Amino acid sequence: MFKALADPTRRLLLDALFDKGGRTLGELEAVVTVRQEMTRFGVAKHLRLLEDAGLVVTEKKGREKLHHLNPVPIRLVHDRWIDKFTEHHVTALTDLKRQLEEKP
Amino acid sequence: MFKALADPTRRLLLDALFDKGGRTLGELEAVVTVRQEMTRFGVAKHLRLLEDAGLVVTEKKGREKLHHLNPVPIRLVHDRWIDKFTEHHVTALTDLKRQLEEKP
DNA sequence: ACATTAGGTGACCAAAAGGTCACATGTCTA
DNA sequence: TAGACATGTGACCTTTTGGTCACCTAATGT
Repeated sequence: MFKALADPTRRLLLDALFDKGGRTLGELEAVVTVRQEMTRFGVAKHLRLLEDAGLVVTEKKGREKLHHLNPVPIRLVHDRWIDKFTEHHVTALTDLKRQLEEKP
Repeated sequence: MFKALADPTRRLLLDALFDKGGRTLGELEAVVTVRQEMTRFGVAKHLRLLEDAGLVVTEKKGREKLHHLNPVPIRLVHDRWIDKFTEHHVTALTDLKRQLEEKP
């Protein structure tokens, strides 16, 4: 699961699924190959890893396979190293950072 | 930063620092080598990676170096793939899961 | 002062991961 | 039913990563 997050291509795939779920392998391949040089097989392999890690869930629809982002494992990572008390401070910090970046 | 999270030894180090911060390399070496076979150099290398990734911050105290966990990058990972709306649902799920596990 | 203790550096080797290809399976549609 | 389409599998190669070792620097305390 952590190893699944370690690769930039896989993070790009998660970003794409975060933006819009229910995508097929073909669509995701298109998303990836815009920025990187990679064959369909590479993308499929990455998706397989993400699915095994539980970060992506799939449903079969005829001959195509639809992919969705599963946020639960990510939340568990969060909870592993950020307790409720710390969360209060840290969200204040990151929210402040976001506000500053939005208004230049 | 994501690659830093991908190794089990490094996650063990983060767990140790989450439990109690301000530890020296020697202490952390002791923590690790209880469970795994590893030399001091291996631990030092992992700590170096964690520090470069911003997950661990250090302060020098005489001849020893104290290590602390930095939760900010982890929160940013969380915010990358969990929006405010989803967070509400997902925290409900994980909190429920935690309650069920606490009371067997 | 000097042995001891805490930590750092660069080279090196074995193991694992990323990527591609030839080939295979199942599904839709004309 | 034939052919195009969407995806899956296993072997193979290259690059990256985890780990150790020999050696080095700097602070401590008696």
